[in-house]
Amino acid sequence: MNLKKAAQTQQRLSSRIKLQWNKKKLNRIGGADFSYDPDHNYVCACIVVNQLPQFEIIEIQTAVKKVPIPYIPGFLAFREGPAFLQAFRKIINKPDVTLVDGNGIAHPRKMGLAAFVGVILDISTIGCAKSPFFPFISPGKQRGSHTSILKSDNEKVGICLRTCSGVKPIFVSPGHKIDFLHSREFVLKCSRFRVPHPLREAHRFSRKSFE
DNA sequence: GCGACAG
DNA sequence: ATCTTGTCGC
Repeated sequence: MNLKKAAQTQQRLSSRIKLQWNKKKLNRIGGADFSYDPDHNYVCACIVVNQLPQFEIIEIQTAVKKVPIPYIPGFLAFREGPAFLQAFRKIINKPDVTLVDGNGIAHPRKMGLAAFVGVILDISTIGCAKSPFFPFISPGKQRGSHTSILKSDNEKVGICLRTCSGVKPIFVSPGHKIDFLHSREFVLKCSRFRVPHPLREAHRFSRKSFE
């Protein structure tokens, strides 16, 4: 696979992104994270489904695959996307929205991992990254404070959100079928610590698969 | 040309 | 992502 075509694919897919939330209530929220087995070159995708309002885990699905390509900034979706798709298709109790560890449209071609899997499966996704592609202005120190993340052409592509008072912020961006306001609301709603609850659990379980 | 660059 | 000890603070 060459990067030039991969980038074209990303740009083509980005035209299908819908920044609109079309649901009444949020009943189930998913969290997806990944881990690696360097010895055998496997990647494990884990998706946890939480039932609101108590965040009970009602389902966990994982998928293990050979790592397709090395890590290349801007092309994470081609590395972790396939495992995500495989794990998500196993889910019986589909979440209303899924938090993904990585960016949504806050990406050079507006097609980060969260946007990629969202468009492919036509599901609502939100990207939650621990570091950004673009420069940002630090939000206030209080939990809930936030600033906009602008692409070089000044288009808003994400939100720098303080999910935990006095702790480094995270970078939230819509993936697909959701808007900025709901992205921020949902992420904050499930964040007691820096990393949103569903992602913390997905992180925990994705590692277990290699024990 | 050189460095930066989600996980 | 992953390799890793102690340490500061709520």
